[in-house]
This record gives sequence, structure tokens and C-alpha cells, in this order.
Amino acid sequence: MDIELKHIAKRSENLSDWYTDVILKGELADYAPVRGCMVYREYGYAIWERVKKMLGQRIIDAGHQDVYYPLFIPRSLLMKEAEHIEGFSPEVAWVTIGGGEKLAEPLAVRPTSEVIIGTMWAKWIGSYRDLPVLQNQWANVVRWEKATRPFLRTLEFLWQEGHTAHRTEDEARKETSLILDVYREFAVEDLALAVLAGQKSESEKFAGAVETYAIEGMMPDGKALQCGTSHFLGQNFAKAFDIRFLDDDNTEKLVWTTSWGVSHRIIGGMIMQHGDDSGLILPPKAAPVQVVVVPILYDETKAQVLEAADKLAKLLRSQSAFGEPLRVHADLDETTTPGFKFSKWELKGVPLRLEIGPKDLEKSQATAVARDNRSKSALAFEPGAGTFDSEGLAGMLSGVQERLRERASQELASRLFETSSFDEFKEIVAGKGFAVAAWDGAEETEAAVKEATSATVRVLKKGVTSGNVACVYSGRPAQYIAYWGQSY
RNA sequence: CGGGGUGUGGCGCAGUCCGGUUAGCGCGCCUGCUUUGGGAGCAGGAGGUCGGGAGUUCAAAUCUCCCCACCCCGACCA
Repeated sequence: MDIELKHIAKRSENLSDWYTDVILKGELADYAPVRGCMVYREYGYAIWERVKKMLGQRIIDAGHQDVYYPLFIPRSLLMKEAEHIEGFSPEVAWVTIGGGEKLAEPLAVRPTSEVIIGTMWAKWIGSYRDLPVLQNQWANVVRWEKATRPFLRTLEFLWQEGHTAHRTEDEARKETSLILDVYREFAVEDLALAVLAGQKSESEKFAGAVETYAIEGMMPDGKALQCGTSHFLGQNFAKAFDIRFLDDDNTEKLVWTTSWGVSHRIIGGMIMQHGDDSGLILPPKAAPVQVVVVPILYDETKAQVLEAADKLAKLLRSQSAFGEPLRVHADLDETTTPGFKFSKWELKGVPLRLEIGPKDLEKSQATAVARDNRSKSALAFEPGAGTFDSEGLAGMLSGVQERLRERASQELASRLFETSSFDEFKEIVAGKGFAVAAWDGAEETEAAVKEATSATVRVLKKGVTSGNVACVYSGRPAQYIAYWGQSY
């Protein structure tokens, strides 16, 4: 069946316009009267709440607890870690006036919370018995970016930032990779994204970190999107904030810390990776509405159909999917046509639609339509007896989740191109996807490649042990195989 | 921060070059009737400090100057 589209750009033709259209017209978010800031509308915020719920649970399951630190950071604290302030100062917003008076010390609106957390830890941590500290915070942060886009880059953004302190280097390194796994599993299992996980190059690492790891997604326009980062901070912040503990050998030591974050940007990634020309396609685990019930109303049968639709919605709400109560919306509005509702909920990406009309009532069924491939199934439904084919429904929901994940995974695989030729490399990163290519590990090589192609090392794939692999750019012996790409 | 562009009912635009009575159009919105299994039709209706300020003029959405905001493309970043 051909679906004529009147109101949004085609994803297949103009990803950028499509992206903006689905966010605005799908009522996820709107531009705020502040440059670079967005308003989360009900539906968009509900998606963020899903992220919080699913990722939050994974973080808690990995042993962390939620906390909350202040929005403001005194200037003197921010200045303590040299690399950190150097990296962040260009994008910090400052409060200089409060209560009508100029402040003695300006307050930074947090761009991230390492320094205020480090300051408090210095006070709280005294003994090896106080370690590890495993904290997570859901918060807003502000970074004064030059160019912004809804979800992908905004001045103020929502995220979670985890911060941990450990007794040993080994333990902190394990935490860093544990979190990278948590992020990868969350992206793949819950959001049905396909990502590469690995270490960042020196130039791309977090300001103040020893090592940064990331998950990177590949968008349909061939650009990479960093969807989450996990940093091994070594003892850099421990030194700057004097976070010491007395170990069981009665010597004073510095703690080893990590930090890690996933922002609302991952919603932008999910939007781009899963949509089609009709709008969003949300993976059922992440969808605020998993099933929308649409009654087909005619004058003669309106009463019976509305009653059945209402009954069906109630029945569905008492069921569960993926271990949680099923999230159901019944669109009983009598002033719009079924076709309008189909389009509306498809634009919003609801994974499953249940149509119920006179023909369905006659056959004791509801017609289920999957959002991703529009496959239809009749699911048994007896309004009188209150019975419904819930297994059939659950099967369709997990079908959508699985197909999206599979589609994303194949899409990523089809956008990985190994090459040893710099000419090929240039073509690959100019819109095809990731170039998998050898790198001599030199910062000036990465800088030169960026200058020539605007691509950077997104993550390192692996180290090269033998000396016979040549860097794709310099021809010198390679240290790494890296995934290169242009990024958002 | 460099280059380009745009500000006109809720949204998208025309009108601006070449000043001239009541500022148009499409969508959306409201009311009524007919409709309703893929974005319904007809009829009627509501809604405007033309981004802001100053100037030129008998007369400014239109010309001049200043300011503000936003968007796109680059450089910087979750």
C-alpha cells in the first residue's frame, strides 16, 4: 500500500529536514525562545523518561546509587584541574550577578560535575573502607555551543553523569570498561541501535581524562554520532582536589576516579537510525506508547465499536511486555478520521496499531499493524468474554524490536569499509560511512586527515603489533587500526 | 567566530526591487451539515503593533540608518 506523504520531508531524500520535521510535527520538542535551547514536549519527555528508566536500572544493577549535586560551580574550583578548565572554559556560561549584586566570585553553570563532586569526595573519603564510591546523577548541564540542533547539540542538555572513586588503578579501569559495556548493551538491547565501542584517540578524549572510551553510532547520512562516553581519569582529579585515603598498609594514597555520561543526544540517534518516510519508528522497549488503539467509527455501529475499543484498551493495560506494564493509548477522538489517526501515530513512531471496527467485531478480532513493515495480523478479541490474544500481541512487539535491531546492525555492517588507500578513504568518509584504516598514532596525522577530509578517529579498533602495516595517510608504521568518520 | 540568508495572523509564504486607499494566499483554528477501514467535502467565521527604534515623505511592509533575533554552511563540541 502506498502511503502518500503530505507533511514531512522524505527521510530517503533529505535526512536533515526529515529529522527536524519529525521532532516538531511529531510533537517531541519545539524550539524555545532561547537560542540553542529546546522545550521537551510531553511525548519527547516521555521518551527521555524511558531512557532514564531503562539506563537507570542498568546503572543501579551495576552497583551505583543516584545523587544530586548543585548546578553552580565556584570559579576557583573549576580552575583546579588544568586540562579540564582548558577544555571546557570556551563553553562555560557564567553567573556574575545574584540578588542584584555583583558576585565576589563568579559561578559557572556546570558543564559537567567532576570538580564539585571531587571537592565533596575529598571531605567524605578518608579510609579504604570508604571505597569504592559509585555515584550517578541525572541532571542538566550547559555548554555554550556555537551551532545547535534539537537533541544532538543544545546549550542546555539532559544527561546522566556517573562518577566513581576507587582504591586501585585496576579497579577504576574495570569500572571504565564495565560502563562502556552497560552503555553498549543499553543502546543495542533497549534502543535497538548499532554501535561501535572502543577507545578514543588522544585529541578526542575528555578534558582531564587519561583515557576515554565511547560508543559511536552510524547515521543514515554516513556521519558518526557519539552516543556515550566512559572516562578513566587516573589520579588527575584526585590530585587536583586532594582526594586521599589511608590504605590498609597505613599509607596515604590518592584515589583513582572515573566518569561517564549518556545525554539526550542518544534520542537524536534513535530518531535518525530508526525512522522511515512516514516518520519515527520507536523500538517497543523505548516507546512511551507501545500500542495505539484506533476505532473505526460509523454511525450505526459507533456505540458498540467505542465500547469495544475502550474495553480492549483496558484489557491491554492489565498486560505486560518486556517485563513492564504494557503502555497503551486509545485514540477515541470522534472528530478525526481513521486515516488521519494512522498517519499521526505513525509519525510519532508507535510500534503497533490495533484497529477495531465493525468488520473486526463481526469476526471477534482486532487488526494489528506493525509500524516498521506494516504487516497486518488479526488478533482474536472477544469483548464480551474479555479475552484477547496477548501472546500474538507480545510476539508482534518483540518482532518490531528485533527487526529494528537487526536492520540497524546490518546498516552499520554495510557502512564499514576497510581500506589502505587514502583516495578510497576520502570517498568513504565523505558520506559512505566509517573507514577502517591503519593509523600511525601521531596527533599531527590525525590533524592532517581532519584538515583534508574533516574525518577523525571515532574509536580505535585494535593495536597493531607487527611493524608491517602502513598508516593510511603517512605510510609510516601503524600503531592502530581505527574507525574513522565524519561526526555530528 | 567567518560566509550566506530570513524576520509579514498559530505555521509556511507572496507583496519590498519601482512607496499610494481596506496587507493577500495555503495550511491550521472555530461553527454547522454531510463524512469516517490510509491524512474527508462544502458553507460560514475568528485571527495582523508587517522583528524593534529613529529618519525621509502628503503617504512606509516597501526607501535610509542603527539595533535585535533566528536559520543554513564552515571552524569548536555529549
